Amino acid sequence: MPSGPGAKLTDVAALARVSVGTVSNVLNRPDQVSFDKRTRVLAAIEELGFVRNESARSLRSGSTRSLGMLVLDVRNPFFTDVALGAENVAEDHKHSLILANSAEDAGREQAYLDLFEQQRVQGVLITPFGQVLQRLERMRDRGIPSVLVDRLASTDQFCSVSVDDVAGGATALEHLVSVGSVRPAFVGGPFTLQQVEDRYRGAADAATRAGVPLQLFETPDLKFERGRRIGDLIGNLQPDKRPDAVFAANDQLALGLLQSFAANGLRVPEDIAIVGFDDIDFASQSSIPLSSISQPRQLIGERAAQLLFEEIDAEPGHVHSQVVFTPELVARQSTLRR
Amino acid sequence: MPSGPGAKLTDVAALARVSVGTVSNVLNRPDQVSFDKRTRVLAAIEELGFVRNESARSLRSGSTRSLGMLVLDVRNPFFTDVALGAENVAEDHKHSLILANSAEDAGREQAYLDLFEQQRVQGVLITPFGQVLQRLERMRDRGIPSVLVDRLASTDQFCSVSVDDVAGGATALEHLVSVGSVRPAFVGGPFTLQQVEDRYRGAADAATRAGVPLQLFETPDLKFERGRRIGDLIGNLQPDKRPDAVFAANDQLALGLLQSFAANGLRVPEDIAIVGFDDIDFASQSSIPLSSISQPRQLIGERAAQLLFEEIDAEPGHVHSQVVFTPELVARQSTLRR
DNA sequence: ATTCCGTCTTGAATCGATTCATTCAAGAAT
DNA sequence: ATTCTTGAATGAATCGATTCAAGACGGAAT
Repeated sequence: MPSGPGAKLTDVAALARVSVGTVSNVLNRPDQVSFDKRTRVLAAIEELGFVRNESARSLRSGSTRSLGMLVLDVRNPFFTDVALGAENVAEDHKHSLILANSAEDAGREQAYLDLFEQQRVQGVLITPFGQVLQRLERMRDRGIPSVLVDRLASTDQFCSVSVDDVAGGATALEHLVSVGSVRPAFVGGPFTLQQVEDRYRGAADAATRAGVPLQLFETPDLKFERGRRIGDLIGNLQPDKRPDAVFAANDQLALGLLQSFAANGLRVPEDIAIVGFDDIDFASQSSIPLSSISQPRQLIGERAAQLLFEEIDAEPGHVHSQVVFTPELVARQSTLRR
Repeated sequence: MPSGPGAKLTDVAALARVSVGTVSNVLNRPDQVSFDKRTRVLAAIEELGFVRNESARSLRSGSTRSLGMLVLDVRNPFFTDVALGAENVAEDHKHSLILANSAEDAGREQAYLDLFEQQRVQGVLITPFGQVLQRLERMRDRGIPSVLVDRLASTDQFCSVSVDDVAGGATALEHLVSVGSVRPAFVGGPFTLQQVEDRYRGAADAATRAGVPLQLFETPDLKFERGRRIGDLIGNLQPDKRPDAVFAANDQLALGLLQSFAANGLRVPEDIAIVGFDDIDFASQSSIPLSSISQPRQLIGERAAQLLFEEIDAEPGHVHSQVVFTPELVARQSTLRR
């Protein structure tokens, strides 16, 4: 029966007949301890079932081994993929990642930042929702830097990792035109979301360049159900007024459109082609696989975590950098007739 | 400019001209402090930008305010939903949830349990992967209890929250029979997974009761791609030897079947009906909405967290309880012709 | 024999908040 | 006038690991 709750460092030291300093060295700088003491200490640790108290460690040493990550929605596969990438990098640095969910709620966002400060995390990865930039600056001045994820830093105060949504929008529309669309439409909203705004602008510019009009169906959100409704609306238009292709601001919306068109007997892509954005797993797993604009999600997380560690170990004169990935088209059956 | 990095409790006390004890009381028992001192302290906290050091707090008080949660796969929506439920309960108890991902890797699982022990979390929610029960017992004896999630505790050593997969399997098969199937099949594997085993057994028993045979397509995993392959295989069978309905062990598999059938020109549900398991969001969002067996995911997380808190504040003589939810059928178009 | 040097080891001081036995103040009761 | 009572406030001791200046040891060099 391996001892009751809580053997501590001094107990280990006593059992191994060495000083506490030596035990600490075995834990943190094992190569500086002679072989026989090291084995004695390890045996004692084993026998007592000693587990070091992280609170005490970080109180004294003044540094934790953890990062905070705050995302808009853990249920969104995009964010879990980004988190996975970040976690891998954190693990390489022997740090752990505390994943929290602001759930698009400014109050929760603040509460979790409080928590991160109290825990003295080494740094924060965040997809900001509310007005938090000032606070993040203050935190950085106090020694907790952050990196903005999936959002271009508007100031040069932070590092950020994001995706070029304008280019993505352009790519999507050019693809639709290249498969023969002469009456494309954009479905998405609200335009207060920077991503939506950018994707639309990229598409609109590309449409102008290609000399085609771009019809706009603005939506109050980006959910599946909304896509279904807009799909019903489009399906009921006169065939000659109906768009021959749709660029949806994200895949949820696109899947909604797809379901609606299938239910209304519109053939995809013959009657109407669809391209989405994000390339979530289910885009390729739909009955009619969905063409989509793909973002390097894990890479985004990895890069963001790397930047964060660079700032944590900041050489004096660390320069904030803005990493922008260009998303790529993945063409599938929803735009390519077989 | 609100002070450099790190004002501490004594600084606050000095500025507010009170003792450290009083500041601590303002933080932890504000109602025991007179109005004017309380306001003075709060003002000082504000002015200095004081943030309490959680390491010091928990070192001295001997307890953290956090739970650890270890899931098999953060990318799986099932687990993020469960986590969400648990997080809500944790929040009610003013605890935070540290979400970690064993990614079905026994090494990572152990590493995260190490971490949780070091952090002195108050308790652990876990979907076990490797052989960890003994270790969990040891942890419990040392004061860190755990609750098993999505897995029935085989001993009475733990609380657990799970789903009755046998009943779910029976429900699925009965439904297929009720919509006219006389040649149903089960697709899934490996049978070393308890869930798969149980779902199959439930279905097989129900088939026997209904007096129909149950064909079996065993798979080495439960992924989408696997479903597509089995779908191709089934699609190539002679119509008279082909199953007229399929029960897939999970929705990923079912969606793969669906895509394959669509590509091969089989009509769902006319030629072949499909029912899945889990009722993930995308089940309802498929072009042909998928019938599925639904588990109360958030509720599972909530209940598990509640049980954990009960054990944490254990009255002497806490009895471990096994909560088993019965999953429900959600019938959609993949089994119901319109 | 003595000095020097590098390698190990030691243990008291320390990190910052909480605890709790003690002190204080002020009004009530005797 | 004195004693009690009650609620507030105090501050030294404490949690457990790390740090680091100082000491011990053993072998090489003089």
